This record gives sequence, C-alpha cells and structure tokens, in this order.
Amino acid sequence: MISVTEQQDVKKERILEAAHHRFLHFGYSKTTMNEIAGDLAMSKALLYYYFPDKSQLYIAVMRRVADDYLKSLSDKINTFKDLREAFIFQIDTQHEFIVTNYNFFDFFRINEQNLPDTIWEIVNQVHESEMKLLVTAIETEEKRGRIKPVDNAEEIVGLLLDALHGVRAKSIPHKKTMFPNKEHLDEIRTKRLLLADIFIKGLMY
Amino acid sequence: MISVTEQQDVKKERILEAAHHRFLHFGYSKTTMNEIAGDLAMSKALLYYYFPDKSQLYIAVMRRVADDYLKSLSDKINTFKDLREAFIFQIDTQHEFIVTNYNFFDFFRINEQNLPDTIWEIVNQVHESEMKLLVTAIETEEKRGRIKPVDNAEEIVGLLLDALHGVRAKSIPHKKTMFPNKEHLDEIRTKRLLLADIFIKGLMY
DNA sequence: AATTGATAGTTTTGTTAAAAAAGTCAGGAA
DNA sequence: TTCCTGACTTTTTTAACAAAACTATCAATT
Repeated sequence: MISVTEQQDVKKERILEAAHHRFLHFGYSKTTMNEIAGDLAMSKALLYYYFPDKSQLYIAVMRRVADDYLKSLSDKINTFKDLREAFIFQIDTQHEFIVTNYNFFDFFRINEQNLPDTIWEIVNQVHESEMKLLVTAIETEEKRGRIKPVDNAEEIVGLLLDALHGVRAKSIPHKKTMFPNKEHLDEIRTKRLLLADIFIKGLMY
Repeated sequence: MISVTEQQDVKKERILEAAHHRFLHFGYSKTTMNEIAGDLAMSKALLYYYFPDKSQLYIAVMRRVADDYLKSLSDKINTFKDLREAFIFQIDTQHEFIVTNYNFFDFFRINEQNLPDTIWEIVNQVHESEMKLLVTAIETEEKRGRIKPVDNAEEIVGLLLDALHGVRAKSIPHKKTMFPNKEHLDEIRTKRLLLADIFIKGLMY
C-alpha cells in the first residue's frame, strides 16, 4: 500500500521535474504554468493544488538544484591532498554549476535586487558551503604547516571568492555576445587557476 | 591679437565645461542640449556649430576627464618606494575616479554593450595606463630583488585588476540601495588592500 | 482528496497620440 | 567670411489605453 502523502510526494516530484526542465531550458520568465501542466498532461489548476504559486514552484526547484550542489561540496570536503586541489575543485565546480544552470538563473537577472527572502537564504547557504569547504582546506593546510597561521580564514576565503568572481576574459566584450564561448571560458579558468596559485603562494611562509 | 581658431577654442572650452557640469551632475540621458545651451546663455544651434552631435560632445568631455586621470597616473609612475605603495595608489586613485564620476558614467550603463568605438579607445587607453603603472612597479620591484623574476608581468597585473574589480562589500546588497554608502566603500577598500598584500606576498621569493 | 473547466484578476505587450528632445537650415549680425 | 539664432523638421521618449497572455481562484466532478 502506498499512503496518501506518499502519492502526493510522487506527484509533487513529477511536477518539480517538469518545472525544472522548463526553467532550465527557457528560464523563469519564458515558461508558463500552462506549459508545465501541458508537459505533464494535467491541468494548470492542479499545479496550484500542489504549489501555492509560480514563484514558490520555482523556489522548490531551486531548492533541489542547490541541494545537489551542496551535496557535491560536502562530499568532497576534507578529501583534498592540498590547498591547491581544493581551490581547483571550487573553481571548476562553481563554474560548471553556473554554466549548466545559466538559463535557470534568469530569475536572478530579472529580479536583480529584490529577490524573495527564501531565495536569499538559499544563496547564502550556498555561499556558506563554499566558504566552509575552503576554510576547512585552509585550516588543514595550516595544521600541516604548509602555510603560515591565519587568524582570519573566513575573511581570506571570502576575499578569494570575490576576486575569482571578478576574473573575466581579456577581450572586454566588444560586441553583444551574450554567453561567452568555449575559449573565453577556458581563458577565465586559466586565469583563475593562476590567481589561486598566487594566492596560495601569498599565504605561505 | 587673438586668432580666430583660438577664439573658437575658448568657446569650445566653455561649452565643454558647461557640458561637463551637466553630465557630471545629471548624467548623459538626463541632460538636454537645450539645458547646456541655457547655462551658457547661447542658442542650442550654436552647440551644433561647434560639435556635430550630443554624443560627440559627450565624448569630448570624456576625453578630458580621461586625460586628467591619465595625467594623474603618469605623474606618479616610477615614484613609488615599493610595490605596495603602487598598488595602494592604484586602488585609491581608480576608486576615487569612479566614485566622483559615477553619474557621468551613466552613458556606459545605458549603452551597455554597444559603445561607440571612440569610447572603447578611451577605455582601453585608461586600462593600458593602469596596466603600465603597475607593470612598471612590478618590474622595478623585480630589479630591486624584492620579488622573484616574472616573465608575465602584464598577465599578472591584468589579473590583479580583475580581481580587485570583483571585490565587493560583504553584505550582498539585500535591498536596492544603489550607490554604496561610506561604510561599504571603506570595507571594499580594506579588502582590496588585503588582497593586494596577499598578492604581493605571492610574488615574493 | 484529487482534478478540471470556466473565469476573475493581473501583468505584459502592442498601438497610437502627444510631448520632448535631437538635429537642420535659411538668413541676420559681427 | 565666421559666428550666431529662431523657426522648423525629424527622431525619440512618454502616456494612455486596449488587447493579449498569464497567473491565480473556485465551484463543480470524479
């Protein structure tokens, strides 16, 4: 026997999947509740039976996307042979996360400054996980005596994340080529690795 | 005797001044040719006698603004007692440049991607000057034997400028408070200095 | 409890007219 | 000639409003 609430959960699951698919490919603003319902061969009204409104549905999907990311971080924490490996992991993982979910994140670009609090919570949670991963890596490196003692690991990691964020392809986008191509992405990655290396060096004795 | 062309230059000068004043306080989009002419007690048509159109006038003002900035850089180049001093100078000078001209630069925010080539030339020129100042500083420091030899000073300076650009206040702007307040600015400056220090450390032996 | 068609309410989009600003020009003053 | 202006034309921005597209609700049905 499958309980009622389990049934509900299954249905919610299917909705989240369909919604995720739409949001991921067309973004928040370019997908309608009708389309999601259509994909599931159910009525739009049913969506509202399971989710209070469109933004709540989006946030629920976001929650799962973020959870996947958080898991990939916590799975790896404390498994690095040195600080550099941790930095590289952070750079690559975050980069892929952003690239693969680019359309999904249009919600952020649209609502810019005034995002719902729930979204901010998720954003902060993600940020904290990234911080934690790297702070741990720094502390480990410190214990191993490879870098000098730091009293402000948090501050330093936050700084690094900001700095990495600022790194961009050399050719200042002269023309409207929204979405950087493969070469640009590679260039950015290379630069970030260089920055990480200098950074690590700067933390050593 | 004042020559004809000198007279013209004087008049142009006055127009540039008035235009600068308007652009600086209200931005490009919120100042009209009529207003500029009004400030000078001359007719709008006369502006068009001296300048082909509004954007050309803006660019001419921009040219002067940039030249001032370039001068402040070239005046200081090679006068630093060490690399750190050069970095601090760069951080403070650029910061002030951006803050004091914030409204003036609305042109950039409006036209985003498709700026006129002339503007891009100025932007690149400024960027190159900043690069040159810091590359020189690095090379000097290198000659003095305080940092290890670098074969890619350009690359490293470019990276630092990008990284500095990414540094922002901790409190991710939760509400729409366009234009960061004094505290935020101070926080950013402090962080940038910290980044510069780690960076310098990373370049040492 | 789960589901839907019909429908109410809201936001986005498209249309058009008026207002404002950019840009032109024939002609007058210096 | 060079410098300058008022009046005029053209282009862009704004405002108002109707149509269309969506979101969201709900009484009725399985």
